[in-house]
Amino acid sequence: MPVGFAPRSVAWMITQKMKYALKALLVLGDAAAGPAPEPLTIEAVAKRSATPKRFLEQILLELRNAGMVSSIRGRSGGYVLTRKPEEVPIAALLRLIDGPIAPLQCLSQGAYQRCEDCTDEAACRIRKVFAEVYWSYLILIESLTLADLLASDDVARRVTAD
Amino acid sequence: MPVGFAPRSVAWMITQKMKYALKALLVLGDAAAGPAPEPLTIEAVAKRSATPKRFLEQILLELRNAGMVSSIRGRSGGYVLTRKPEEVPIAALLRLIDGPIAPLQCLSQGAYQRCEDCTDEAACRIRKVFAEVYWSYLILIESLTLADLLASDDVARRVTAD
DNA sequence: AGGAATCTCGACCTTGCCTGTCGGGTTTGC
DNA sequence: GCAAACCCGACAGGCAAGGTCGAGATTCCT
Repeated sequence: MPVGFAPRSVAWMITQKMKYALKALLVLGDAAAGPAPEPLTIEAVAKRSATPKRFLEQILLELRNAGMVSSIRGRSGGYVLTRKPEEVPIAALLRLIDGPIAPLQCLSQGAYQRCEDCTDEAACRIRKVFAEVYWSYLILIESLTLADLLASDDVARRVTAD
Repeated sequence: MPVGFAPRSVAWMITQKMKYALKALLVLGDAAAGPAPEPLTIEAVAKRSATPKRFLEQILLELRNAGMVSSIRGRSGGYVLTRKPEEVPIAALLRLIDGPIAPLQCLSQGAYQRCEDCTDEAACRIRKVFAEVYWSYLILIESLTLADLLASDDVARRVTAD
């Protein structure tokens, strides 16, 4: 079930962890949409999303700390979506799991950091060009929410994967 | 001069190597635009772009193997741009240095790979949603060339950085 | 009260990439 | 022939990605 080591073959690629997180949210989202909105156990989510259980455990914890899901402890515990899917932005998820989205540190809002060897940021041509592309891209991705994922009218409503 | 280890703080971020490559091409592009189109030595490029020399060596080698620059060996050797800047696509550079651009392997044209645990790709909601964002993004970045970088009418025409 | 099913938390491990460095070889100009 | 270039392969330190594990804390059920 574990994906082993599928070398990310580099930048721009979403991490495996992020894919697991998305799949987990899809499972929870589907469940919430059903008739019986009961909490799902980690085990159940792991099974339905083909995710290593112990790893998923960690991921759900992070999602909970970020307020995206809620947990119920004890005997008949489990996880539920806290917010409505439209209120779970994919961009926030990306930042949470995979870190800053910007192609350059010096373009990141939340994780800004001046580039060590850059003497004049305003005049940096690299920054300038990537900024334009980045802003356009950001608009696209900032508008995505879990609801878009869930809706995505698919033939078979599969969680399968990535 | 070396940037040490500036932890990429993760996916989506361009690598340091890519930044060096861009800076090197900027230096060569600027030189080519000047009056005396002489080849620049690795040393010269390293100095003007604040790049560790031995590392730059490797990078220029890769650029040469990809046909983006040409090298002249021997005593008064060096590097020159092989093509006109408009014919050096940034996307190709990204793929060369940083690997595939797609957010998921299963969306990559050149480096396609089925996701291990995906039973039905056509029905995968994750793939579907990211595909849309990706295609839009791809159009943006595929249209970028070195000429855009060079042009980027800057105040001071700095190569500084990233 | 006791046990079982859950979630919670922190530590640990392995693999491979990123960012360079180094030593030596080959070409060419003077 | 010497020196200034490029060429090429090996290697090393640090850290993130992708998991695994053991033990603790809660809650439900009987």
